[in-house]
Amino acid sequence: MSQHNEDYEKSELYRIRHSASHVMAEAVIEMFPDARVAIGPAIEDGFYYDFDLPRSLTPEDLEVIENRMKELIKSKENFVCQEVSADDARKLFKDQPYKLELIDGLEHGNLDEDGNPTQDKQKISIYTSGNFVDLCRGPHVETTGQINPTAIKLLNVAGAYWRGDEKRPMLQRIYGTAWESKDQLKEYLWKLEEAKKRDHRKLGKELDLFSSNDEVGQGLILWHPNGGMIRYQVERYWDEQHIRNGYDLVYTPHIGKASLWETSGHLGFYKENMYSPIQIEEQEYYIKPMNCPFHLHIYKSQLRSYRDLPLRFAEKGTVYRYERSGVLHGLLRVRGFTQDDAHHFCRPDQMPDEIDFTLNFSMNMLRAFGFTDFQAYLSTKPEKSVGEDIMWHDAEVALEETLKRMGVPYEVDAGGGAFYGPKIDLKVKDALGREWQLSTIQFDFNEPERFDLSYIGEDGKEHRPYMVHRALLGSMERFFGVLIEHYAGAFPVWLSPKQVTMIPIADRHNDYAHEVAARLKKAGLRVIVDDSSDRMNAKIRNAQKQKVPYMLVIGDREMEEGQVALRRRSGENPGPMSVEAFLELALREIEEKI
RNA sequence: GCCGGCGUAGCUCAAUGGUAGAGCAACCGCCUUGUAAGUGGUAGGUUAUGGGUUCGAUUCCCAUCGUCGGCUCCA
Repeated sequence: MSQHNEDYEKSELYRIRHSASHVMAEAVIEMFPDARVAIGPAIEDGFYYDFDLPRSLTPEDLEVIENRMKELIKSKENFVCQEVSADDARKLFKDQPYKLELIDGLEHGNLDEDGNPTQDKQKISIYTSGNFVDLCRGPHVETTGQINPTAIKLLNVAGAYWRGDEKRPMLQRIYGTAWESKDQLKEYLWKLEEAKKRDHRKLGKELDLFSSNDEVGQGLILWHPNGGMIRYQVERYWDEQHIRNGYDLVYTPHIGKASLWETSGHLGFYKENMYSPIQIEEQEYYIKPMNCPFHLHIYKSQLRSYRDLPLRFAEKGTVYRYERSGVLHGLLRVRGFTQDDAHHFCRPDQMPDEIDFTLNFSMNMLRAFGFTDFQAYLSTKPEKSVGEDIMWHDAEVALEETLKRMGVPYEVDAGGGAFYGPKIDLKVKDALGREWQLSTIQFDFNEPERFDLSYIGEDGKEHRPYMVHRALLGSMERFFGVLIEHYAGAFPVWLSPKQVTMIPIADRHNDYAHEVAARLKKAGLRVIVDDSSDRMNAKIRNAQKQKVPYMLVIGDREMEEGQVALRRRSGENPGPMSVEAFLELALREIEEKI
């Protein structure tokens, strides 16, 4: 657990939220005396409580519950903590099966509230506030009076499995938020509103970037011309950077024979995510869920010398994975996507440098897209794994040393690695401070073995190379979604699908506007001329709504002087300048990726 | 997949158990305009799809598809 989380759990705000969840439970039980209660912790930005209720809750119910909560808070109920024996607790909660299950876990001293194993035998404590008694380890505020009734709000109801297990009952979870002051609540709600405005699904429609379609199928993305241009620019930059940094670009097919996926192990451990096979002349082929087996075969296509290493094969490889319908989400979770994938093959002695390089390259790539705040997660050897301990150890050390050298803040997820190797996941913070996981750098001790990879060492003998799998942007789809939200659709000039809108004031300016547009296009700018019969004001409004970075207004004055009048989408209005001056300005800003 | 909500014109949204309406966009005109919507008109819907209840369904019920908020899972 991170320092950040520990601090939060000790904070006043944490106690307020945790207490608010109890008050909410009290209000819900008043409304539904037969309610069965599960758990109700404080979470980031708020709290929730899970209930088993006789009927589904409606938004109106939430309003009633919230109002009742405010009354309960005003009555200043005290939170009283009491330690009890397991048997007493069982008597107290005899009608509450979820609580009884929790008590069993606590009594046997190996499961905490969330069902996670713990070392210590747990004490059993209950908290009483008003008419509500809850099995709870606290901490709470002393009295509900410490909760600010103007700083709480119930947000939504959602289904949640008991203990997160889909085989167990589905409960109703009410989410709420609580703060110390009304202003903090307001600020939080503003942030939620702002996030809604930036939602890539909304902007995707408004800016005509992408869509999906019933008839095409869920989770399959259609990139429209505007989105396509952005993708092209991202990919072009990506290609250049990879070529400059020692990568070889490779291309591989979308399907491969069943035996390939048997060798790679995917049919063993990844089959649930793969689509049904296609029959081709008595042979079964699978659509690829990953690119690695193909890259491994490129490696194997010739005898490799230790002098050849490291080798880096990069591909924007399109893969298809079965995802359960309920998890699909805009561009962020889809069924067909293009990974910006690469596989590195290196000698053991090159490994630390190779990790340094990869992390550094990854962060540089992301910085070009305006992401400067990184948080890393190091996942280490799980219980079930393949590969020798020494390899795991060396790789984990190398990963951690790299993080330290680079000064990237990181958390260790002990035992959180895949069975085939440890990894670093890199998250970036966007303009609203939200974290998104993009890059992943993973060791693979499985496939080199399965494909029997080797290189000839200095000693003339065969050796097994280390293999690292990495994606920097993650996938083009997810990255695009994050980019849209990060920039709120106002992409920097180099990425903007349309960079310039020419705005002739009257019809007599159209020809000149087209002439200038032709010059700008020749210089590489993406320009459109709005020669519609709209008035200038309407043209500006349309260009603003499309978040076009430069608007060039053309009237009599500009035409006579051979100039253009620049207006930026920021509202800034530098005014008339020569076409050359504008061109210079625009090209400079494109170069600087502003 | 599961729990709950939603699906009406290209978009945003009204309305009703008795032949569906607005704004924007589109199209055709008029206006020729100086930094965020000039103006008149025209056209556009088997109310997601398939069943059922009903004299009558877009409205009520069921299923399917899609979508939204979550759970679980993940690039």
